Amino acid sequence: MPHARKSVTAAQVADEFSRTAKVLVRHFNERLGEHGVSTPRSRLVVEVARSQPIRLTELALAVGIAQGTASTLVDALVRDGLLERQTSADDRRSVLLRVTAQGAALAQDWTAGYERAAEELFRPLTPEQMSTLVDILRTLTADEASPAGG
Amino acid sequence: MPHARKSVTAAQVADEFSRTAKVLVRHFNERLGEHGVSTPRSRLVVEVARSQPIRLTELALAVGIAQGTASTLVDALVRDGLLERQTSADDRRSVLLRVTAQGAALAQDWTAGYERAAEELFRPLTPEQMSTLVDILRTLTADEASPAGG
DNA sequence: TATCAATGCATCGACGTCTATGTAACCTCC
DNA sequence: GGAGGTTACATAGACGTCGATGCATTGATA
Repeated sequence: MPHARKSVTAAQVADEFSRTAKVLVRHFNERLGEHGVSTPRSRLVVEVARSQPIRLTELALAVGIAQGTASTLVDALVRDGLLERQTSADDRRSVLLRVTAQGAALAQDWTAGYERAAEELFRPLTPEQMSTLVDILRTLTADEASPAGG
Repeated sequence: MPHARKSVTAAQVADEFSRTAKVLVRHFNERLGEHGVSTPRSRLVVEVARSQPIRLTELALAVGIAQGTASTLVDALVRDGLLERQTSADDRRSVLLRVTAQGAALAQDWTAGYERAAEELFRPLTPEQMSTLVDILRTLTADEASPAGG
């Protein structure tokens, strides 16, 4: 339980945060690389598998990237046979995304890999620290919008 | 003070972290953009101003980027007249970096901008939460190395 | 001194990311 | 039912990032 200590400046917190974020990104890329996929690609496929059918913009929102970025990544995933695009009947501007059979299988593998990587990374924390961390993170992003681009 | 609650999975923490990291990056880019600079460029110049003379690899380590990335960014900053490269007399492979007069002036401005942006971002947190957050972040990166590339 | 490994930096190719913009479809409202 | 704004997606251009690799220099060793 934290008690009074030398106070930290916001800039120090930002530095530390940015550093940690890079460590996290690197860790996930390494672990998922062992499964033959990058973190962003796996996140997209996993999210589609979980929420299909899902529109492109919803997907971008769900994983926290700009719509244009999602469009490009999805394009590659469709070319690779992991996702399917289908124009919505209700709104022909919309694209509904689904996983292919291959995509679904890989999504399972990658989800497991992602979870294992997360467990490795957060193993040093107690459950209470993890819970505290999530609280703090949610507080920080409480009133933030999503990336532009749509 | 956090007490027992529904426990979070490591993957949830990772998701939340990654989301928050993006918000943070966007926020800093916006604020520093008002000063006419990107976050990575400002971080390099500020770090050189603080630690000059500094070798390229040390600088990369200090700001948490790969050596090759630092090399490219520094190259642009030298072209823009903010930094100076100087071959070390002791070891002619090494490059010593310093800020120019212009770079020093901008570093001051950008440091202030960076600090203000950080304060805005972390304003929702109590000092105790900030301290807790830093503790947790340091715990997470305690045994992590820096990016490869050198 | 000659050789070979290690070190410091630069460069390359690929990737993910953003904002800004273009295009097609939809919706509103007269 | 047509005009004009809005929405959904695609595309373009720029940037930061990485890992891998190449080149020059240094150091260690025989």
